[in-house]
Amino acid sequence: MIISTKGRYILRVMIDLAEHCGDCYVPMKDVAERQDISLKYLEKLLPVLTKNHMIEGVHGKGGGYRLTRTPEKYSVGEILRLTEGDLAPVACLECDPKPCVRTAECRTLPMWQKFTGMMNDYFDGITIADLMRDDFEG
Amino acid sequence: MIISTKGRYILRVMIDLAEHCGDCYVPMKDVAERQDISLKYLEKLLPVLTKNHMIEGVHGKGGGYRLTRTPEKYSVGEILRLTEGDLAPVACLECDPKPCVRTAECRTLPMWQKFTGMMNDYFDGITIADLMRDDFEG
DNA sequence: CCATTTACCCACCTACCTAGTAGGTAGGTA
DNA sequence: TACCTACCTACTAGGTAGGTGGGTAAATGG
Repeated sequence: MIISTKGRYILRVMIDLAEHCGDCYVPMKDVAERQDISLKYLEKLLPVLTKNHMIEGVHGKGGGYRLTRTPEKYSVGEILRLTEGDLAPVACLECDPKPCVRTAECRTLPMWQKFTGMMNDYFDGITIADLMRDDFEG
Repeated sequence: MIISTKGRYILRVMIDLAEHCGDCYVPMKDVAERQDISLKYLEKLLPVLTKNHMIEGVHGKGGGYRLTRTPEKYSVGEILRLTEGDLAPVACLECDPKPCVRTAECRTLPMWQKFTGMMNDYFDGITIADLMRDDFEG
C-alpha cells in the first residue's frame, strides 16, 4: 500500500473545506465529525499543510481553517507529496535514497522510474475541484 | 513506498535465474552472492514462488532452482502480486478490504480505482524477458 | 555408507512506522 | 470573563519490514 491514512484523510479534509462555506473558516471539530476521523489525529496532520500555506487557520470563536486557493488550484499530487513525504514506489527513488551501487547495472530501475513518472503525472492531473464533481471517474 | 524489498528482490532473482543457465538448476547461494542479498532472507521469499509453480527446486549437489517457463511468459505484475500480496495503493482496495461505510459517497474512491487499474496494466505489460533487454526503457 | 551440498522449515528479533490518545497552552471572540 | 479554536509536545500499543540462527530432509559424488 502506497497511500497511508495520512494522505487519504488530508484529501478528504481538503474536499470538506472546499465543500463547506468556501470563504469562511470551518472548525476542524466539524470536519472530523463529518468525515468520521479522530480530531486529535487530524490535528497532527494539519501542520504540514499550514506550513506550506495550503490552508490557513484562525484561533478563537468563529475560527477554524479555510483553503488559501480555489479548489481547482490544488493538484492531488501536490497534496499527496506533502503528506506522504514522497510518491516513490521503491526505496531507491525516494527523496534522499540510500546510495545503491547497483544503479548502473540495475535491470529494474528504468521500470520503476517510468512508473514513478506515470504516477506523479496521474495525480498531478487531478484537482480538488475534479474530486468534487459528481461525474468524476478518475 | 508501495513495493517492498520482497518484490524487488524476487524480481532480481527471477532475472538472475533467466540469465544464468536457463535450463539447469542454479543454487540460491550463487544468486544471493551475485545479487548481494542475504541468502537467509531470500530463502524466506521463495516458498510463495515454488507453491505457485513459478520456479522449481531440486535438492542436493547439482541442485538449485530454475524457471518453469520461458522469461517472456512471466509478467512483472503477476510476480509482484504474488510477493506483495496485492498491488493496491490504498487500504480500501486490498484483497479483503475492511468494509467502509463511506464507499457510496466517497469522492476519492474512483481516483484510487482508476490508479489501481493503471498500475496493474503497466506491470502486466512487462515481462522478465523485457527486463533482460539492454535497451529496455520501461 | 558417508560427507557434502542443496532445498526447506521454524522460531525469533530489532528497529521503525502507523494510527492513534492525552493533556496541555496560546490566541482570539462574544 | 467564558468560551472556543488552533496549535504544541509527549506518549503508546500494535504491526510490519527486513532480517538472523539453527536446524531437518533430500539428493549426489566418492
